[in-house]
Amino acid sequence: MGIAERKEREKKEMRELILRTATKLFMENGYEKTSMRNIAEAMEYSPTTIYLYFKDKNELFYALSEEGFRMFFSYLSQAPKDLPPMERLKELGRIYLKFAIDHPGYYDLMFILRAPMESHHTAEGWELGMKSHSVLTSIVHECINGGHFKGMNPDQLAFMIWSFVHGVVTFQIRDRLKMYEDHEHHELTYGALEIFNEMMDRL
Amino acid sequence: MGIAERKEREKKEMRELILRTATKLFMENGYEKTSMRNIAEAMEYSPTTIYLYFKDKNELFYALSEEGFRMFFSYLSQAPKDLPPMERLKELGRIYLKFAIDHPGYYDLMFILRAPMESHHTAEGWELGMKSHSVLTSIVHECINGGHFKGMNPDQLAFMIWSFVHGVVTFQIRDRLKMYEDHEHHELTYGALEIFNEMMDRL
Amino acid sequence: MGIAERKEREKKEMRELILRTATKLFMENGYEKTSMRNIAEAMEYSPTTIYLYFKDKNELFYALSEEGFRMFFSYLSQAPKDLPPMERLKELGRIYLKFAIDHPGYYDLMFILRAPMESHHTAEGWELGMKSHSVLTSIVHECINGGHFKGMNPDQLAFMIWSFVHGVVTFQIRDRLKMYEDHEHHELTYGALEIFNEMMDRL
Amino acid sequence: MGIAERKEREKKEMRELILRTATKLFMENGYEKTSMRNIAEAMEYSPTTIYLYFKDKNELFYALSEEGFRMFFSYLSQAPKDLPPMERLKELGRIYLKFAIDHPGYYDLMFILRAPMESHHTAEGWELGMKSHSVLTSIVHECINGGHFKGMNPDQLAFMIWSFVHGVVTFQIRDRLKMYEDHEHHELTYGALEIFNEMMDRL
DNA sequence: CATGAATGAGAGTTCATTCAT
DNA sequence: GATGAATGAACTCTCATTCAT
Repeated sequence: MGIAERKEREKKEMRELILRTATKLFMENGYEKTSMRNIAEAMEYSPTTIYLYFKDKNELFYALSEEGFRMFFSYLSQAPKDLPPMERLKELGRIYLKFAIDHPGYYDLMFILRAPMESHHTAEGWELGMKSHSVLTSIVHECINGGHFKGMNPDQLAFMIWSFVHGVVTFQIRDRLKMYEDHEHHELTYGALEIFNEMMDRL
Repeated sequence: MGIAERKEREKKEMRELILRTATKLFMENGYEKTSMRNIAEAMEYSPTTIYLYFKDKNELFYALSEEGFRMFFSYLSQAPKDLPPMERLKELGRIYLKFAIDHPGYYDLMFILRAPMESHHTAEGWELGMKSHSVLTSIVHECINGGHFKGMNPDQLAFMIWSFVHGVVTFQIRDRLKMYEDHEHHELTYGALEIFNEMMDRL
Repeated sequence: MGIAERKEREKKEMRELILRTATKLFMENGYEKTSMRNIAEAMEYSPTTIYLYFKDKNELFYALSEEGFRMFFSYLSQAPKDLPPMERLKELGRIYLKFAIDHPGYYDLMFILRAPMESHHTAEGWELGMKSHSVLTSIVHECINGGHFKGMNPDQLAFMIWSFVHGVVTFQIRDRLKMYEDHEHHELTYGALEIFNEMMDRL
Repeated sequence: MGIAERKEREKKEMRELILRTATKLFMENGYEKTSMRNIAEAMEYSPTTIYLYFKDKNELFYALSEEGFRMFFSYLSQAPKDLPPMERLKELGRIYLKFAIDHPGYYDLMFILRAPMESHHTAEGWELGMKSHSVLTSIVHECINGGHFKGMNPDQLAFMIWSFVHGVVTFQIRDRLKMYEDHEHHELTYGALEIFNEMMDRL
């Protein structure tokens, strides 16, 4: 039985090696410029090998984005559950930002890139996406129940919040902060977040 | 001089034909799938001709984004100058959204796509980008002078605002609103904007 | 010995499973598009397994054509032996046609396809081919002895006859009857055969 | 004007170089094994170049088969028009054989190969094929009008004749005469044709 | 000014086959 | 006896780009 287990493990490791390499290249060069050959070369395997683990490029990148959603959801899950709703909401914002900064490649794949999303939205990735979305909407509801955001449409509110963090992150990831000095980026980003938080407080 | 003038004019027209065709194809198929040959074919010219007007694909698309910045700036300039600062700020938000919805291809090129940004930040596009940016920062300053946004860092504030609209638009352009029904998108987007505006009012 | 026998039998069954699957795929998609992996997948075995039974693709398809020759010969053998030679000759023609229509894939492999012929002409298939050929030549001889085909070279005559049926069949199998309506094909084919028979009668 | 003409000519020559090379390789290795790369290499050009003259592999081989049909028709047209119908019919048979022997690659493409026929039958090749077919049927009609082939269906008769020559030729081209010595092939083939002719005479 | 001709590089993908286990 | 893992070679085709004219 040890053999079967080891094989299982090796297979998984290979899959992960591919995903890891793909992520890396993808982060450096973007989707279109990351080729199957490239990935294979970087892994020091033959291109054919990748096709043993993934049907085609789309499937590989879809798997990648699923991986991303898993990670994203686990980030969100780290938010302490016992905070007052508003604090928890703000904490989620910070975590969101952290995820994007820690894993810009995944974020890009999941929320910006157009390419591999076209197929399958029925799979795990989609579900995790929905679950993440409802983490946000339910905390917004709790805030409202707690007396915040009086008279506001919770869906629009949630979307507004998400849009803001998405905007911050997207500027960063797609390198559109060139009008600021590099060393300012961090302050700018987190400063904006804190202003946004304050703004929410006053609602 | 008539001759020289005509030649000048013809050159300009050719340039514009190329840009127009490139925009069209790019809007339909995205950056990576818009090839030099594609453009040439659509124009009924030879691919080589394009190289007489643009050094390479990057430069062509950079020129395109410049065009976009010109348009963007002219949109922003349409905001009535005689409104109270807060109203003008909100109006700019609406205009921003309108630009992105009217010209998603340009928006993508200017603010999302990584590809053609790699070169030159010195050209006209950059300058217009900066000018647009200062439209925002100066109106924010005016708001502050008018008693709003007390004690806040105007740069961070401006960036926060920009991030929000950018986020809204990017979700839309990159097709990440699939968890909502199609017919909800418009309401969601503008609803979020109005909530955001209200939020700013209370700051 | 029971064990050895069972193993022997299992080996044979496996061989036949492979051949059966290969035939099926080959008939559906043609030689070049039938890949070892395809066959393996359809069998739900690994590609490697096939190589335990056949040296390479060519050998597999050669074995297949042997199978075809066996079947072909058994078709020919069904011709009643007690007919007058001319009738028997005509009957063989009809049987030939029937074989080709019943098993176009085999016919193709045996008599049209270039690929798997390149190897071995020594094996069983060759022998059966020769035997089939001599079924024809000997019946032609009998006809001559019976007073038919006066003064004609029996080998050339036999070849002429074979060529005709081969031609009919090949047009059909390789889909070169498009200038006729589909529903005419059958009548055309058998009509031609009957005309040919009549022609032979008058020789 | 000399320039335009020369360019025109060069272009045509290039096209013909490609077709020539493709034919050659195709004759040696068959359709599936003749790759665009192969052709390019044999021409000492880059593969891309071929695509300047032919949209894809299919189109290249379709052009080839058209070329073949043109040639085929011109062979048939060489049959003297002033012979008595039966003699003309026999002459056409000999010419048919000659075409196939002179240009086995074309014959294969036109009448045996399955691959590139699937598309376009509206073009020139199809038309020439039809015209060739009607050369045969009309001569058969003439023979009937001249008192031959009494009471026979002319279409079936024509198809019977065509099948015979096609069979002879196909055996030859697809190398299925291995049971005869090489030096016999010619005699066998033409002998069969003469027997067939005699047979027709007696009808 | 514009082009036709050509190319090297590279894309994604599939193939027959081998080898260690 | 059978397989899972892997590969090198090949496939068709498209790309951005250059150069002689």
